[in-house]
This record gives sequence, C-alpha cells and structure tokens, in this order.
Amino acid sequence: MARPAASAAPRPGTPSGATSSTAVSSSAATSTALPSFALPALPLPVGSSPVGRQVRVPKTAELVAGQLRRRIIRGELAEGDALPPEPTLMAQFGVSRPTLREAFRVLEAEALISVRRGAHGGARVHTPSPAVAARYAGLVLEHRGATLGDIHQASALLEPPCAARLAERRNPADAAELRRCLAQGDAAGDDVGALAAAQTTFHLTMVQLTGNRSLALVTDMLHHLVDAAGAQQTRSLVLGSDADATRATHARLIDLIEAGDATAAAEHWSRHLAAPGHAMAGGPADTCVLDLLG
Amino acid sequence: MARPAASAAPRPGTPSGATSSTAVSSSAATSTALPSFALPALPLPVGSSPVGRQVRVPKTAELVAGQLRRRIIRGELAEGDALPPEPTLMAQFGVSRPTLREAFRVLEAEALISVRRGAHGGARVHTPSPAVAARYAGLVLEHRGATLGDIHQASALLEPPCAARLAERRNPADAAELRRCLAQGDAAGDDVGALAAAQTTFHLTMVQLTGNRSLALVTDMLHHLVDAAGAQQTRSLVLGSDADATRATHARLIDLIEAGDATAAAEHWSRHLAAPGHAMAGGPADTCVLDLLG
DNA sequence: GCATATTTGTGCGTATGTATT
DNA sequence: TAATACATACGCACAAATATG
Repeated sequence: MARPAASAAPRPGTPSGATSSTAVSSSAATSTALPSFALPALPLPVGSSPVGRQVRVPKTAELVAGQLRRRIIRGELAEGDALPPEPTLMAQFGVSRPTLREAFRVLEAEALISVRRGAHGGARVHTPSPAVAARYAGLVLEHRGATLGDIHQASALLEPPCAARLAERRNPADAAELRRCLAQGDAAGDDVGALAAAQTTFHLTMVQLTGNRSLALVTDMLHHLVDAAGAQQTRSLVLGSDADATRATHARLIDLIEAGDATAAAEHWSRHLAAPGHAMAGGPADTCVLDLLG
Repeated sequence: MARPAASAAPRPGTPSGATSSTAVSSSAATSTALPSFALPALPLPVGSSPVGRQVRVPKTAELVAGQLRRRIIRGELAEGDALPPEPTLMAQFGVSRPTLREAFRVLEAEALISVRRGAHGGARVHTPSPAVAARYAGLVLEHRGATLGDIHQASALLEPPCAARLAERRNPADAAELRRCLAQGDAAGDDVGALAAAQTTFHLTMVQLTGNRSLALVTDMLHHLVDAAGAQQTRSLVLGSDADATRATHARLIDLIEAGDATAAAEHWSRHLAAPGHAMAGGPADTCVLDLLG
C-alpha cells in the first residue's frame, strides 16, 4: 500500500492518459479554493535539426518552479506579492511538501522569491534582477578565468558607441538626465560609497538613454561584476584618480552629446574608459582573475 | 526525542561557537572516509555603505549548493565527473536527504549538474554554460518587455568595434580562423539548421578572436536568446536574405580585416547587421516582445 | 511574556527508472 | 527476454526554530 492519495496530478512526464493537451482550466473557483494552477502537459524542450533529441525528464519540482517563474516573469505576480502558504500551494499543485520546497529553493536561488518564516511569513515575489543575471554570467567568466580588466575592457568597447548614438540624436532630455546624475554625485560629498554609486549610475544611465534594454542590462551586469569582484579583493583601486577629474570628464561628455558631435563623444568616452585611473587598463586588474563566491 | 543525531555540523548561520573564523580544514582523511567538505562559517554577504545591512539567513540547502557550486566553478569538479551517491553526500555534509535534494534541484536548475536515476545514476557535473546565463538574462529582458529587435540591435552595436579591433591588429591567424568558419558554412549544404549555426559561429568567433572573454560571453548570450526566441515564434525570419549574399558579406569582412582597414571593417559589419534581411531592423521583430519559457 | 502561524529540518517508507546479469 | 540490484523520486508525519501580535 502506501502512497494512499497520490493527488489528482498523476505525475506529468509519464505518458499516462494525457490525451487532451488542452488543460482543463477550471473556470474560476468551483467551491473549494483550489482552482489556480495545475501542472499541464510538459513542453518537452525538443531542440533543433537532429530529429532525435536527448530527453531529460523534468523533475516535478522543476515543473512547479517553472509555473511560478512564468507567472512572475509575465507580471501576473508582482514585486512584493505574497504567495499562498505551503499547504495551499501543495494542494493547488498537487505535490508534497518536499517537492514544493525544492521548487522554493530553486526560485529563491534565482532571487525570484524570498521566503521568511514565522507568522505572516511565507514566500514573497521579487522582480528578476540584473544582479542575478550578473551572478550567473560571472560563474561562466570565473570558470573561464576571465580577469577584472577583461570585464572593464568590455565596458570600454561597449559604451562609446552608445555615447555616439546619444550625440547623434541630440535629445535635450538626455543631457538633462545625465546632468541629474552628475548632481547626484556632487551631493554625495564625502561618502565614497555614494560617490562610486553615482559614477556607476552615470555610466548606466548613459547606456539606458540609448533605449536599448539589452545593452542596458549588459552594462548593468558588467558593473555589477566589477562591484562584486572589487568588493572582495582590490578595494583600493576604486576611485584611483580623483573625483574632480572624473566629474569633469563626465561633464565634458554631456557637452559633446549636446553639441551633437558623435565621433568626438565616442572617442572622448573611449579615452575616459581607457584612462589608468578609471579603467586600470593594462594595470594590475588585468592579471587579477575573478573570484566571486569566496 | 526525535532528531536523534543532528550530525556534527550544528546548523551554521546561528552564531553559536564560531569564534575562530579560520575553518578547521581537517588534514585529509582521519580514518572514516568523510573528510572532504564541511559547512564552514557563512560568508555573510554584507554589502556597501549603510553599516546596518539586511540579513538573510541562508538555508542549509543553499549552503550545500554553494559548496558544490564553488568546487565546480573552481574546476575541482570537472565536466562529466560523478558526484558521490546521495547517502555519501548526506554523511559528508551532515544533512538529511530532503535538504541535499533541495541543493541538487538548485544546481540542476543552474545546469551545473544533471541527476539521473537508476543503476550507475547519480549527479554528474557540467561546465557552466552561456546558455544558462542567457536564460537568466532573458528572464530580466522578458520581464522588461524587450523585443527581439532590441537584442539584435545590441549585437549590431557591439560587434563592429570588435571587427575594427581585429583589423587593427591584423593577425593572420584571425583571418584563417574566420575562413574556417566560412568553410564550415559551405559544408552545411542544404541543412538550414547547420547553415544558421555556422553563421552564428562566424559572428561569435569574430568576437572571440578579440580575446575578450566578457564580450564573447555577452555575444554568445545574445545569440542564444535570438535562437531561443526565434525557435519558438518567428521561425520564418531566420535566413531572410539568401545565403550567398551573407556569405559574400562575411568574406568581405575577412578581406577588410586582412587589409587592416579598421574603420571600413566596422562600418561594413555595422551595415551588415543593419541589413533588413539579416537584422530585421525596424522590421517585424522590433514589435515582437520576447516570450521565452512558453 | 505568551499564544499562534508558518517555515525548517529530519527520518523513513514506497514507487519508479536504469543498467547489469 | 526476464530477473535483479542499485539509485534516485516522491510521499507522509513529527519536532524545532522563528517571527508576529
């Protein structure tokens, strides 16, 4: 005997009686409050050309995590929303507690939820953050032995074209936004942390104004990585040159953008990023391999 | 009673008697074969300026996953290596099976291990792949409503400077490597899948030859995303223009690199990526928001 | 301080899949 | 082809830690 009530969901993945692929999708609540989700037929990620593809039977927890993940990414579950308590979710998904907890750990590792215990605890939803994307990219880079200078070089190659694009379109709002970042740095005063953050924000904002979300994300990820790496090891290099010089350089970029001189803006920014104080190009960071995760 | 043997590890995270931060680091094996890892004092990822930082007590499974993850990233565990069976790991880490399984699910979601059951099954180690990094970046982008065209624009802005750099340094080996990619595409023949793969490889190789691992990773991620998105929805757009034209364009880039004309190479590549056939700039993909994960 | 709600970690049993014989 | 042994997958129930009011 044992496994007396294996719940309604008959372990998807095994081709039992799943003839109708159209999920039941019960219209709202019947009487008990268990309508929301149910594990549908698995998508079976078959790939490309070779007809026979390696099959990887997805574990139940993976399916549950996938369901919740999709709802979060789609925006059906927004930042701060509370997920139902464990017993409710167990009933809704038709899985046991260990399985549900496995799904929770996965989503928690992706920073898509955070689980607190105690009264009024439970799982809370979070917006997918560039920091997590950066973390995984950092894993790959660390495994490949990339250096800190490598990452900075990438920024140095990526950002100048963005500056050029801003100069080309010559939108007054862009310059205004950048000046606001400049002011934010001025307001930082003695707080070196706030000053560094403001300078990072300047770079990121510049790319964001381009309007390209992918470039903005990549830039954000790269800056996250230098922050994470720099926080661990070489805390000294940060702000190598004095703040006044960088401020002036940033201000000059805004002028060039306003003037509409694309090539000058790109070249200016390229020089700025190659400067030893800021960029540590060819400097010590070039030989300093990443070591995130302690 | 119950919880009869809570094992040696007294649940790190609780500041019990962890006065000595230097881990014990037992010198190899004592007598029984459980020497390898033990959960050390948690790193406590305290952040930046504000002294009081939000504390997030790490779950045990998270710690176990972190240990294994680090060993994989550091290269101590290489591709294909088999992890010990569950009972052994349970003893080594001093955790129960559900906890260990939670850690397994996390690492499996990160594609750092794959667990098969049955005889000679168990967890097998995998190299961190750009595909996973791309998946998480894709989550962020999808949540932010980025379009397929957005991603392509990023590539279009990122790759030309790489072409310029190759032209500047004028290394014969670079041209040779690119010609090999070209030949690979020629060998594809009628197989459109192989042809598309070869063309993607050309782009990626071009960036890889730059020597910058971060740029290579980012480029790889972007291409992974268009592949994943394109595989789902608009399978038609792929290879919009005929293959001969793109082949000629690719070949021309090699010539410009060999000639050492950096600006021409960059401009040529920029035009190539902006071409409607290849780039779908301003085309239908511009309004086509990402929809990975079904 | 105490009651309550909620997650956390654990032990153990059964089911199922996989390779070997 | 069938039997068998191995290893994970999933389930249930209990005790402990924890945060709220």
